[in-house]
Amino acid sequence: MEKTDALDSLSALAHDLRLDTFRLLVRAGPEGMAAGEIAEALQIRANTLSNNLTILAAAGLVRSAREGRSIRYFARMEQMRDLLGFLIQDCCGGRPEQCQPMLDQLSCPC
Amino acid sequence: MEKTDALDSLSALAHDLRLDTFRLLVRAGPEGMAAGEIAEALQIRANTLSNNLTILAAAGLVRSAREGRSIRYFARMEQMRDLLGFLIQDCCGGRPEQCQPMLDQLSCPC
DNA sequence: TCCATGTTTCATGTAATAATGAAATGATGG
DNA sequence: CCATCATTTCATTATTACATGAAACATGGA
Repeated sequence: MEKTDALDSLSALAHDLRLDTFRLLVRAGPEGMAAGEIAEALQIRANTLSNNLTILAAAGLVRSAREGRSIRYFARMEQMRDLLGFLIQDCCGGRPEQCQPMLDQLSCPC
Repeated sequence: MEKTDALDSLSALAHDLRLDTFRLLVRAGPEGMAAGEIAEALQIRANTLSNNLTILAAAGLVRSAREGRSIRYFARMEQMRDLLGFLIQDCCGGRPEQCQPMLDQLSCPC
C-alpha cells in the first residue's frame, strides 16, 4: 500500500461516525447492510451517512452493490488488512528488534 | 484502548507530515531525535513541526525529553501496538471467521 | 404511467484544521 | 548574568471538512 492510500484510509477512519459505520459493516459480515439499515442503526440522517459512505468507499474501505431499491454496503477487509500491513511495515523499517516484540504482544481476540 | 483514543491516534496519523514524523521516529528507535533534527530531515519549519509534535504527543504516539538545549522525541510503540490491537479487535467483533484469514495474511516484514 | 421508497447530489453556512511570522520561553556556555 | 541557541506559543489567515435542508435520481409496484 502506498502512503497516499494509507493516508486516505486513516483519514476515513479518523471520524467518529465513519469508524462506527465501518465497524458495523465489519460485524455485518458478507451480507453487508443497506444504507437505510445503517442510518437506522446509527441514528443519523440519510444524506449525512451517504456522504460518509462515499468517503469510506473512496478510501477503499467499503464497497456497495445495488439490491432492488436499496444499496447494500460491505466492509472491504482486504483494504483493512493492507492498512494494517502498511502500519506494521512502517514500524519495522529496518528495525525488527523494535517491531517484533510489539507484534508478539498483539493477539487476535478471536 | 478506548474508541476516543483510537480516534485521536488515527487523526494524528492521518496527516502527511505527522505520518512522516512518526515513521522517522520509529526508525530512529530508542535514541529518538531532537526536534531540530526532525525539522532538518523533513525540511519543515520549527514551529510547524512543533505544533504537529504536540498533536502526536497528545495522541500518545510520541513522548519527549529535554536533553541539554534540545528536546528529543521518541515514538511510543506501546500506543502503536494498542492502536493496531483496537483496529484488529474492531475487525473481529464476533466474527473470527472473517478476522483470522485476514490476520493470517498479515506478515511482519522483519 | 404514476407514485412511493430509498438513496444520492447540490448549495450553503459553519466549525475545525493548518501553516505562517513574530515574539516569548527555557537552557546552556562563556 | 549575558548572549545565544533550540523550541514553543501566539495571533492571524487560508483552507478544508462537516452537517444540513432541499432537490434530484433510480427502482419497483399499482
